[in-house]
Amino acid sequence: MIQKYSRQREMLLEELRARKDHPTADDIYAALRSRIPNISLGTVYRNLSSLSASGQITRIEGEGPDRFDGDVHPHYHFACRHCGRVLDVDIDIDNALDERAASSLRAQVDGHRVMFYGVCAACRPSH
Amino acid sequence: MIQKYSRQREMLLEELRARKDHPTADDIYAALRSRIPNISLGTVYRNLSSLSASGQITRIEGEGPDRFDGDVHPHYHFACRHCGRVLDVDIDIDNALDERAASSLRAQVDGHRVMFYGVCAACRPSH
DNA sequence: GTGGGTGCAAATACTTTGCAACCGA
DNA sequence: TCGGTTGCAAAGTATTTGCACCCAC
Repeated sequence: MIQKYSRQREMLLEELRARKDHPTADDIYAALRSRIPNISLGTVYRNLSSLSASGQITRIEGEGPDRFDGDVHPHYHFACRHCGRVLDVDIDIDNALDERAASSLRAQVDGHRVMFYGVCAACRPSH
Repeated sequence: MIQKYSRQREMLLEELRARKDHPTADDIYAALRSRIPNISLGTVYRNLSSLSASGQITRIEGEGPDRFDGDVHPHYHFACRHCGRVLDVDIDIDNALDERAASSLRAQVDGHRVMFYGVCAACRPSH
């Protein structure tokens, strides 16, 4: 299946790459509507699925709706238990972990995801 | 809200602790029906939610329906991309990771989850 | 008796999909 | 023209919730 250009997919990618939060499909839909007023939520979901399947974006699964990340360089995430925000965690990823898991399981491990949990700086009462 | 005994919750816990796979709500519902024929799926979901909220079981979120783990000692999981099975990974957890994330984010980090991805031994063609 | 728990069904949340029209190569 | 893409709506999957009844304490 050869992929063809579409304005919707192009602007979705642009939108996702421009923002540093990790929007849900609905967030992206809302953002795109101002520029493509009649875009549909189905189109947003379809493109998010194909872009993440082809590795151009990352799907982040957790509680509530999935979130998406235009930054595909491997990195960890943090989810605030208070406000729900998902933030990037800029620490080195531990590649050796995959080998340890692989030998423990005798399975072929090709990657891992880490999600940290806690309360973000914005939600912690400053005093 | 003081919790009261219920046969449904008790048997759910027992079932979940007895198995080493990581069943979905529906899996548990199916398993319990043989012993409690008229138990409802709503009751299963309600109890899974309250038990995980109180830390007696763990909810594992990922692709597809949530899975549940009766083993609450912190450990990592592996999801097979081929058959969907979720397995425990018996390697030491990296507690220092939380500190690194916390100082990078200036947030309060109280834990993390790791999910490995790959193909499990059972799904890899033996040759 | 009182309040938490249950079964059932309806509702909600999120995501996918069928289809006819549309558009890029 | 051909086949991928879209908008729209309907369907599908996963989970929660309202309510009357039931049961543990």
